Formats: sequence, C-alpha cells, structure tokens
Amino acid sequence: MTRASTRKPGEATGDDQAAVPRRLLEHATKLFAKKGFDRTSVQEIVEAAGVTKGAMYHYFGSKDDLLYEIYARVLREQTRQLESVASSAAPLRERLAAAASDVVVSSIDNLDDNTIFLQSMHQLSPDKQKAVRAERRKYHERFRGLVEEGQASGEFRTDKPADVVVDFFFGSVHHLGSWYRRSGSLTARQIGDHYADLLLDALRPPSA
Amino acid sequence: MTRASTRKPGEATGDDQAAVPRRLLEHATKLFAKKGFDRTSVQEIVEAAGVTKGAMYHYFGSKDDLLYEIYARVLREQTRQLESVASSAAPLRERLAAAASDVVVSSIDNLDDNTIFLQSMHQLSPDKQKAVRAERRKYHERFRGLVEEGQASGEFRTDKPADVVVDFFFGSVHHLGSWYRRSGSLTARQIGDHYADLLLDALRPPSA
DNA sequence: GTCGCCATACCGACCGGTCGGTGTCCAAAG
DNA sequence: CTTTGGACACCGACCGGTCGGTATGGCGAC
Repeated sequence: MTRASTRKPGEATGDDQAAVPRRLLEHATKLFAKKGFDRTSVQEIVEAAGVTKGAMYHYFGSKDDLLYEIYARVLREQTRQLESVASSAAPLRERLAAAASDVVVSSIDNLDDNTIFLQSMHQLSPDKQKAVRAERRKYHERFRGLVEEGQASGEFRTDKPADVVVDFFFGSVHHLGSWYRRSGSLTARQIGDHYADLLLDALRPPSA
Repeated sequence: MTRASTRKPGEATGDDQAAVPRRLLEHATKLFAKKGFDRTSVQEIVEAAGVTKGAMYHYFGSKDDLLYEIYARVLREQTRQLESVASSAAPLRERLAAAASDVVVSSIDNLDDNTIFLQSMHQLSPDKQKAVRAERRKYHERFRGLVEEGQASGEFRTDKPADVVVDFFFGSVHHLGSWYRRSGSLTARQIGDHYADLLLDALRPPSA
C-alpha cells in the first residue's frame, strides 16, 4: 500500500496493482460472463478485485454503471475497427470479407464481453439500454451499407433484403460464445474466414 | 373458486379456468421473456396466474423447475418437427430447406420461448442445464447429418466443416428474437425462406 | 378419516446502496 | 522547516427491502 503510494492514481504499474477502476471492470466482466449480471453480487466483484465496496461506489455510480462501461468499451472498439476496414481503398468484396472476419475474431478474443452482451443487455436501465442500442444500430447500418453497395453494383444478389442478410450474419456472430471453445481445433481467424466465406457466397447472385 | 372445483384437475376448460400448472407455465413464460428469469419473482408469477405460492409449490419443486419445464416443452416440439421433415422421402435439398425454414417459423411463432432460451439457459441448476444441452445437442446433430449427407453426395461444398455451418445457421436462428418484430413487413415464413435460401446458397460448391 | 389441493403467514439469507469516518498527499501559510 | 487544511481515495458496518422457500392449517370429495 505505502510502497506504491508514490505513483499517480489512475496509472497501472503491475498486475494486481493496476488502477482500481480497471481491476473492477476486469473482474466484473469475468464474473458477469460466468454467472450472469443478477447472480453476481457487488460483494463478489469487489472481493475478486481485492478492494471494498466503498472503493467501487467511489468510482462507479451503481452496479449498472459497471455493466454499461463494459458495453461502451467494446462498442467503441468494434466501431473503430469497422470504420477503418470499411473505408479502405480495397475492392468491395475484400472490404466486406475483412470486416466480417475481423468482427468474428474480435468477438472470439473477447468472448466474455460477447457473452455478457447477449445475456445481460436487457437488465440495464432503460435509458442506458437505449444508448447501447443506438450505438449498436449505427454499427449495423455501416455494415449494411457495404452490402447495399454490392447490391447496387451488381456484385451481390438483390433478391434478399440487405437488413435481413445483416441480421442473419450477426446472429451467427453473437452466438459464437455459446459454442466456440478455445480448446477446439480451429483458430479464431479460421472461423472468421469461414464465416466470411459463407456470407460472401450466400450473397453471390443466384445465376453466378 | 368453488364454482370450478368439480372439474377434474389437469383439465382445461376455459381461459382463466385452465389447469393450474398450465396457467403457471404460460404466465411464467411471458414474464421470463419480458423481464428475465432472475428479475421475475415467484410472487409475480402466481399473481399473474391468479393463484398463490402454495399452489405453485404444490405442482413445481422450485422456480427452476418452472424454467426447465418451459425448455423441455419447446425442445420436444422442435425435435419432433425436425425428425418428421428430415426423414421424409423428398430430395435432400428440399428436406434441408424445409427444416431450416420450419425452425425459423416456429422460433418466430414462439418468440418468448426463444428469448428465454437465449437469456436464461445458464441460470438453470447445473444438472438441469446438462439435460437441456444434451437434448439440444441431439437436435443439432440430426440437422448436421443433413448437411453431411449433401457433402457426401457432392451436392454441397466440402471445404467448410459441417458443424461450423450448422452453428453459423443456428446462431442466426437463435437471434431472431433480438430483432424480429411482428410489426415488420415480412412474415415469419418469408424470413424462414430467406434464411433457408441463404443457407442453401452458402452451401453451393464454390465452382457451381 | 384422510387425501389431494391449495391459502396464508412467516423465515432466514442476501443484496444494492449509503454514510460517517480514516489515512495520505500536497500546497500554501507561517 | 513546520504546520495546517482540505481534496482525494478509500473503508466497512449497516439499513431497508426483497426473495425463494416452508410450515401449518383448512376444506371439499370420497
């Protein structure tokens, strides 16, 4: 305690000496993913993080806030990644394939966040839930834009509504957490490429 | 109360005079889907069903049992349906398309059960969870059998593992509840056919 | 009587959140 | 250099309330 007391607050130094908010978020993520939001008590979280309830409520307004912060971080990162891939100069098919594969890989890398998203989204307070949905929607729309671009250029089939295709694909992505195991024989990238192939091939015009 | 006391227990007569266990299951399903398992108290369920806690604990051993019964019913029905379609005499592609479309339609028809499945599965007691998973697994394997059959006959591509394709597809199906709204412009059957088309076309051999 | 079906009152565990207090550091005053 | 004051980061006992589950009793049918 006194040993590390000279460092600035908010700075991470070691492993369990990382900043308190970061440690809380980290352990909360693991616990929420494992036992669900409602089944995880604040007491458990702070014990896992090695702090007290007082510390937690010092940094976060509520247990809800904790969950919201977890979401927000993931959403920001995914949106950033999609934007970067989607606006590159590569051909459309490559951009879509890369975007699809990337979101699979990042979902697998952060399986816990993904699981939480799936299970605990709806027990956020209504307004925070709305904020998350809005962000999520923007992400989907950007992705859908790629599909529509291909439909307009004739590269993709037009007999399937773009939003149905996008929902179809993201359903698969969101559900990775329920079956993917790190012990399996396929790497995250291999799954990502498979998924991207399946999407792209499903989008081929029926005649081609 | 005394008015209906002459009918046999377990028999449904009218609307709110249906058998007590059935009424409990029915209202529990709605509430679980709307608020989540943990956020729904036993008190709320029995009030919605118009009975008391005593009645509920007379028929069900625990709140867990209620959830388990909901699962079991849905699983039985879906397995029955798949078995019937998969073993028909129709050509393979038609059987797979029908199975795919049907599971989408039935998932949409019972959106509540679907939602519950997605969200509350993991807060069942471990042994009941195991039982549900085992049943679910059997279902997936039957479906996968159809895909493998097509791969063996050369009708489907063989460069994608069948289990990856099946997980890909069922991810989409399980997630219908998070975006499908009855007020939308597409009927359940239309979505089902779209999904089946996407699956079948994704399975076309790359050259074809 | 007694058995199935339920009503009611109640229990103990636990949970999210609060709040008065404490230790530490730094900056300015003396 | 010492003192002082107060901002910041945290501590942990405690509270009101809720929840799943149970114990007991009643009541109509046979």
